[in-house]
Amino acid sequence: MTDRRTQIVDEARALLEEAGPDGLTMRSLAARLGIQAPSLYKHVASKDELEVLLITEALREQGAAMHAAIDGLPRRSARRSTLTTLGAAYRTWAAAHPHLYRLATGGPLPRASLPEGLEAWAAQPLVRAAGSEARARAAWAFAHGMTILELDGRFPPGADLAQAWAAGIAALS
Amino acid sequence: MTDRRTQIVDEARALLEEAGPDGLTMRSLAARLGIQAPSLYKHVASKDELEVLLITEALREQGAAMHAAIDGLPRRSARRSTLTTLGAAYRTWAAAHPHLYRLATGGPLPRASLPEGLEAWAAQPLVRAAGSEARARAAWAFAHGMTILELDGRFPPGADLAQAWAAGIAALS
DNA sequence: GTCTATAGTGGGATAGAC
DNA sequence: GTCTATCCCACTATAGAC
Repeated sequence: MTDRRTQIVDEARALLEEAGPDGLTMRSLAARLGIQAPSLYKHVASKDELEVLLITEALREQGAAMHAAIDGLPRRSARRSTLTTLGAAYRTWAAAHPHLYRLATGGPLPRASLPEGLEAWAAQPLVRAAGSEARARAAWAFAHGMTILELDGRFPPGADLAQAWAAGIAALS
Repeated sequence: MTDRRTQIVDEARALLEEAGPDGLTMRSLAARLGIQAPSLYKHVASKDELEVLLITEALREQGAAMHAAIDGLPRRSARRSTLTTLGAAYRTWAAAHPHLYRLATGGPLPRASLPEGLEAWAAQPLVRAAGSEARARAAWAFAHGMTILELDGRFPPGADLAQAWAAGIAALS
């Protein structure tokens, strides 16, 4: 017996992944749950609130994936192998949940509505691995750029992206 | 006497920059021109066509800015100073036209509708400076990532972005 | 080249009954 | 907790007169 609100978020997530951001509407979400759209508002204040819940889930999950990735590494690994591992984890998570990734990284972060400390916790593995805040931000920009350009189909068809990832990570190590 | 179509594109661009992608509607574009929305369709086939025209303008302009940036450099400059110059030009152009940059870089490129060779020409300065395709793509991903994360307000308030740019460029040089 | 009128579609959200 | 009925909004686009 999961509670209704949780059920709504789960279904919203499934709908988002299937239909993309534009496909996530209160009407079709309700339809999936077998109810009418107005009924959703008894459980969720607005579509915005629903999106914040999805973003929160995304940060928690991707953060967990990043933490898990470095936990599996031997202590005192070379920076390069740590960054390679983190990069792979980042890319893998995004590829597995492209629309959720997009929702969570496009547009301003609703920091005020997020659980406190979540953003910093999710960023922590990369900050530690990079060696400085500036380098961590550069590495994040690289990873996000590669990811979003790939998701958006901006690279020329046939481009060797594994090589581009490797080149960026080697440079940033 | 600029022709009507050109005038429409110019006004669309101004509207885009003022109101963002969601503010660019055929209705308000028409209103700015002092005509009714349906009249626009005598000059432009659809909103999609209009957007393709805007994207083309963006690629031409940013490409020109990048070409101009390296033209001003002494021959045989160090890779690092070339990349620094290109990075600054990239960031500057995007900051001056944030919504146009977003329109031109978000979502798939409508390659089939673009003037032939435009994409490659715009990318040329970076490809030459980076030394290989893989490094050029990594550098592009870094630059786009920095730019879009900054435009979207994703970096923590107060983050020193100049330092992050410098760190990334130093690494990629 | 512009107009009016309008079609057609979709969205978020509320009120009030049950 | 769900329903029906409905509001109000906005959009792209077409037809046909002037």
